[in-house]
Amino acid sequence: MTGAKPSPTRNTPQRAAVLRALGNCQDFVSAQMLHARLATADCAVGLTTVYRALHQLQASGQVDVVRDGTGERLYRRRSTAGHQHYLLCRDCGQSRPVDSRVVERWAERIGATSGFTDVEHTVELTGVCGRCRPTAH
Amino acid sequence: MTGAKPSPTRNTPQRAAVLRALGNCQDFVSAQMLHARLATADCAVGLTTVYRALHQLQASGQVDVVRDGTGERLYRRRSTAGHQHYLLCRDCGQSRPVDSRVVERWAERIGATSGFTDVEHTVELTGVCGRCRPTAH
DNA sequence: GTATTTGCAAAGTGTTTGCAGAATA
DNA sequence: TATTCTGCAAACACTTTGCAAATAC
Repeated sequence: MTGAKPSPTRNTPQRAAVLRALGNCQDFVSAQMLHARLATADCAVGLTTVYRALHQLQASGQVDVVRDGTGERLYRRRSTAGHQHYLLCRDCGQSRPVDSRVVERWAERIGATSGFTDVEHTVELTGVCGRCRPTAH
Repeated sequence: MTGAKPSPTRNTPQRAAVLRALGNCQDFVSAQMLHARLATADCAVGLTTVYRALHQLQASGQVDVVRDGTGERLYRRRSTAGHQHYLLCRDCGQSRPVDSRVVERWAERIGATSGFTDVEHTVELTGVCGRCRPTAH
């Protein structure tokens, strides 16, 4: 890792807008949603730029990325350091972080005993939150 | 579930071919791979039909479905009953089932205490298997 | 004989890339 | 000024759908 490119990363209004819009979102949003939201705001940003900005943020660990049911990527600015998992509402998209230490330890143990190296894990929990649950039935 | 459509599901050579090809695969395969494999075999099946057959198999619980890093769906005939998770080699695609009871219980507890209903979980473990690990470095 | 299934082609989705012009440092 | 960034349009990969012909029951 000695020759790692420093990633110049210039400051541009578009990138700032993406970060700001991301910060305004309580929950996970897709690149498309973010792009649409920025389009209505004063500072429109191209879809391509949104994707590129999100890639950089992902690479630098500033956003968490999950996949919804269709495989679409959803992004959220990371609040706490380290690994975090979420429970997503399938209906409204609301997310809440969950205590995943059990899973972390489990994944570590699998990595240690499986003969595999560089074991990574993805955990996605989805459900229907109280607000979205139909009262009847 | 009283009014569930019986799903006529006629017996066709194409569907049988998909199932057979799926059975021949030790590991997860994508619909595209399956289609390509069938194309080289004597009994070619249209890509559309492969997708539809896989959907039916998924609906009837005969295959497990995971997503690879790019969001592509991978299918594998289910051997054991119930829920099963796998550790996939990022390099060669080899899979091995892992003991996920810990995670199952964890997901259940989350479901019970979160206020969410119908909580489902997806767990994907990826790593590099012993055969694919470069010996040097 | 009738309803299902097939498979081609085309549409649809989310994402990535090529490239000329604009903007940053 | 030199390099990076932007953003449109087109390319891409995977998946789904429309519809006429073939097929299973």
